[in-house]
Amino acid sequence: MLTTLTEENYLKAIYHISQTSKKGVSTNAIAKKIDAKASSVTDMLKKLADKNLITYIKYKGVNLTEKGRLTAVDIIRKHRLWEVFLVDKLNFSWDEVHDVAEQLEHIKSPKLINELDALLDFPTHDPHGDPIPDKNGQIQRTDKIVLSQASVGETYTCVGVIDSSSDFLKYLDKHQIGLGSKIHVIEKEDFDQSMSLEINSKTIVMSKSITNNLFVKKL
Amino acid sequence: MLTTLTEENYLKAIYHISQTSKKGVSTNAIAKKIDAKASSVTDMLKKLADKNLITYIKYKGVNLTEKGRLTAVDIIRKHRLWEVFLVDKLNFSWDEVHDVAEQLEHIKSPKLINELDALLDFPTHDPHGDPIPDKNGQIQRTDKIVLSQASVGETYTCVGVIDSSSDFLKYLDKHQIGLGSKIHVIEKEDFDQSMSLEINSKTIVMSKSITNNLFVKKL
DNA sequence: ATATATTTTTAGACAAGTCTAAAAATTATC
DNA sequence: GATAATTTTTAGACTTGTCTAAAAATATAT
Repeated sequence: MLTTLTEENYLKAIYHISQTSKKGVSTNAIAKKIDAKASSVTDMLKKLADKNLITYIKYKGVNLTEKGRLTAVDIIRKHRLWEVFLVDKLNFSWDEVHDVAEQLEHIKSPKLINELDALLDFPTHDPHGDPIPDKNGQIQRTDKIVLSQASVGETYTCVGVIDSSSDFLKYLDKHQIGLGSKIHVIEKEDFDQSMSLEINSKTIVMSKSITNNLFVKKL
Repeated sequence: MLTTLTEENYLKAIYHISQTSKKGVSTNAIAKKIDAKASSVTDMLKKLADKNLITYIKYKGVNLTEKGRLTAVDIIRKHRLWEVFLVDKLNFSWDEVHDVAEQLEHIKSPKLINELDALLDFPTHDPHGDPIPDKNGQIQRTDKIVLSQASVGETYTCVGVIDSSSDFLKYLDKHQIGLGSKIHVIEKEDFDQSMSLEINSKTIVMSKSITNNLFVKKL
C-alpha cells in the first residue's frame, strides 16, 4: 500500500513531534507543524489509522505503528541523504538545503537512494549534524546535549543544530560556527542564562535562545 | 504563476506530440499520451488556456504559446539532465532511468538544476541521444535520420532512439548496440523493408519496427 | 448532400485534501 | 463537582483532477 506525499508529510510530522515528548501526539501539535487546521488533521488521522500507520483513539492523540515509524524514518533518511548530496556535490550551503530536500525526499526509487548513499560514501550525518537512519530504519543515538546545559569550564564540539532555519544558520556562519567547531564555556549568567563562550579564539556571548538550538558533545 | 505537476505533464505531452505533427494537437492524441479520458483533457485544456500556456479553440486542437513552450522545454531539460545524472553518477542503465526522471523533473529549484548541469559537465545529450535544451529553451537541432530511411552501402553512427521503452533498450543492449555504434547498411528488403546491417563485425537483420526506432547520422 | 461515424465538449458525479462553523469531549478552575 | 476554557471531532462545502454518459460539432461515406 503506497503512501501519498501528504500522508508522508503527516507521518514525518508525527515522528518529529513524538521525538520531543514521550506521550501521544496531539491533533493541535500536528496542525501547527503541518500548518493546517485541526479539522483537516483529524480527517487525515482517520485515513492513516485505516492504513495501519498510526494508532489513533479519538480525543487521545496518536502514536506511530512500527509500519508508520519505518515509513517516517525512510522519508527522513531520504531527506538527509539529499541534503548531503546538495552540500557535498552541488555547492549548496547548509542553510539552503531544506526546501529542496523537502521535495526530493518524496521521490520513489529504492535504487536511486541506495546509489545516492554509495555516491556520497555512506554518510552518517546530514549537514546539520542529524544522524542518517540506515536502510533498516535504525538511527544512531548520540550522546549530544544542548549547549545551554553545558558545564562552565568544559570544552565541547558542536555536533548539530535544532532549529535549521536559514536565519539561525546564517547567524552561525557569521560567527564562523559550524559542525566540529570547538566551544569552551567560560561563564554562565544566572539571570538570563546567557553564556560566555570561547570560539575560534574569540569570546562571544550567546543568549539562551541561541544556546538552546545548538547540540554539543563533550570533548 | 506556478504550474502544477499535472499541468506540467500536459504541457510536456502537447510539446512532444507537436514535434511529430505540424498541425494543432488533438484532444484525443493528448488523452492517449497522458492515459486519460478525452473529457478530462478538455477540462485541463481550458485551464491551460486560462493561464496563457496554450492557444485553444474548441474542436480545433491546441498549440503551445511561447510561455507554454518554454515551460515544457524546461521540464524536458530537467528530465534529460536527471537521466544523465542517473546513468553517469548512479550506475543506472539507459533502460532504467525514465520513470525516476519523470518524478525528478518536477522538482522546483533553479539552483539545483544549474548545479546539476555543472556537476555533469554541461552535457548536450541524454543517455538516449536526445538533445538537452539550454537554460534559454534553445534546442540543438541535429541532422539525424531514422535508420529505416538510411541508404544501402552507407555507414552511420547510432545517435538516438525514439522508443525508449525498457524492452526496446534491452533489445539493443543484447545486440550490443548503443549510442556511437557504427552501422553499415548491407541490404534493404523491398518486401517487408527489413534491413541487413553490419554492426560490431556481425551481420544482423532488423525488421522495420526496429529500424523505425533508431536515429542515425551519416559518418 | 444527407446519413453515418468519429471526435470533442458538456453535465453531473466522485475522491483527496482542505476549509469554516458548530457540536462534543476533555481538561482546568473555582 | 459544576462551570468555564480548551481541544478535538463532525458536518457541510470547496478545489483539483478525474470519470461516465450524453449531447454537440466535425469529418467521412455513399
